[in-house]
Amino acid sequence: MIQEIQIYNTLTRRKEVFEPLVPGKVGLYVCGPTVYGSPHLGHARSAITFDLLFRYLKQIGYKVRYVRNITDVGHLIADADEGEDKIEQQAKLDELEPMEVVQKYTNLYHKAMAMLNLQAPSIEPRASGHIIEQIEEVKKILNSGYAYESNGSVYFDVEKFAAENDYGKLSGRKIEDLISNTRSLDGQNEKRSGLDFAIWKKASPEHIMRWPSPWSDGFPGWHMECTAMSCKYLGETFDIHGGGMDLTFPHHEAEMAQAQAAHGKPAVRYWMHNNMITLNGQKMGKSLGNAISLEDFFTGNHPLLEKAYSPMTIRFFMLQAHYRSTLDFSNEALQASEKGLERLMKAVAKIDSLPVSASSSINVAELSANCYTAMADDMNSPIAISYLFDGVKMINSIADGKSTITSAEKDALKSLFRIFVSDIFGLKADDQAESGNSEVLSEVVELLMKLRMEAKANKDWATSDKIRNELTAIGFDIKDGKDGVTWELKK
RNA sequence: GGUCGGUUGGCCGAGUGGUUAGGCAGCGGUCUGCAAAACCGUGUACGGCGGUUCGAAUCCGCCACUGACCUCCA
Repeated sequence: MIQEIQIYNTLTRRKEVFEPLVPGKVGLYVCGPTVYGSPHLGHARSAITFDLLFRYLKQIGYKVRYVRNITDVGHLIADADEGEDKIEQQAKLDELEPMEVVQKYTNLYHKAMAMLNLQAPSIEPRASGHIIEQIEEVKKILNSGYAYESNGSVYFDVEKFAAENDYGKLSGRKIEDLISNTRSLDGQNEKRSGLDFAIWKKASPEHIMRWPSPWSDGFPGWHMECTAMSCKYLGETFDIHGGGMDLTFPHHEAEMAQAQAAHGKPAVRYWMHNNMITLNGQKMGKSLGNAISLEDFFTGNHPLLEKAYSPMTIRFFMLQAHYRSTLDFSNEALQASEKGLERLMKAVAKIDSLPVSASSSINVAELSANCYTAMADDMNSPIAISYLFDGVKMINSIADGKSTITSAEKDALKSLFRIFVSDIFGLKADDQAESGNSEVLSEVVELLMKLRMEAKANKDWATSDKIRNELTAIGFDIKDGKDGVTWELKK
């Protein structure tokens, strides 16, 4: 059942055949959000990319443990060692307890991810819930000699580590370049080098979120949480680590170094990074102030949005681009995806009612093989989708009586679309316009339809068109088909 | 400044040596009282200059433009 797949490994900068540490099982760790703001399109890109991976790996037969963390402490603003904690800063702005901020934005994140039809990770650990584990990792790194204590804080000794290990390999950086780059802005005397990063930070008196440790009352450094939690739930060595490309340096580079220093061996076998969402060619990011929240997309309530876009439209939009390409947001592109998705889903809904024949003029096995091959090539979802649209043409052609399909082939086609559209791509029919009084509404519309049919029967086009036009203006879609009139309420 | 990417038809977006990616829009058609919707059909694009090759969007060189990272960011 398990087929050979290739994934692009950032560490080696090429596609590699994926071979799990333990046959049939995959350990997957992905950097989740820092919960200090509303989830935006960028969060969705990362989450959808690795949801796709999660679903796909399971589909081809792997048992997957998917760990995605929530960063709720230790993530600092501005300078990694002098700045204020993001959570605490937002807490002051919102006049909330830090944990209220964490809860508020965690809830928003979960809600948005659920709307995007993401499957929940197997484990979703919080950094604040793993302080002890992080302290233990800090101890190990101190023991191995790659860290030093300074005024209650503990710093990772990058230059010492780099002298004996590969530092900068993941992000393609040379230690000499990094040194020459950081020397100029060296103003901290706690650190031996501007390159060093905190793995435990002593809390200043006004700092609220603090925990006791052998070195000081304080909090763990940002990079520490992923090392500690991935190790706890996936082991010292695990298969895949994912995240946004912007985390490659310094976050993932630091993680690599920490794990190596603490455990004496690399933790991650395959590094996967999704590319960024851009807006007018520029990265969309909270710190850049150009991020559009997912809620804005769902409601259409944003100056840059011409209309609301459903979660499935967003999802499909992203799946139509390869995860390692930048994807430029625009209303035009989104609306194109919206229509394409509609066509796809309508075809899917038609499969059941297709007439069967004694012979097939289409080849479902070939279509299926093409879809699987596309996905096996570093999750090339856009290619797989293009094949699905070949399938859409087949379905429509059969429905039109221009092609034929056997009963067995029809079952295969149905199964193929279920697997790819629902199970792997996670696409589902958008929830119908939720009208609480739909029953009464529908009776009223049916009445109008009846009146219109009578007018049509009398060739009273003026009346029939008036009813249609008025209903259209309200937002109804009236379609005169061969077998009668159908209508739906457009959102 | 350093490192690594990108530049594909009206828009989005795959594709790495020779055959139609795909979606949306446009155009033509079927259907319709007329429309709409739906469906069918339809486009030969690959930043510039040079080179390699029988043949390049695809390989090499130079140039231009643009992006990401180098500070927090999915």
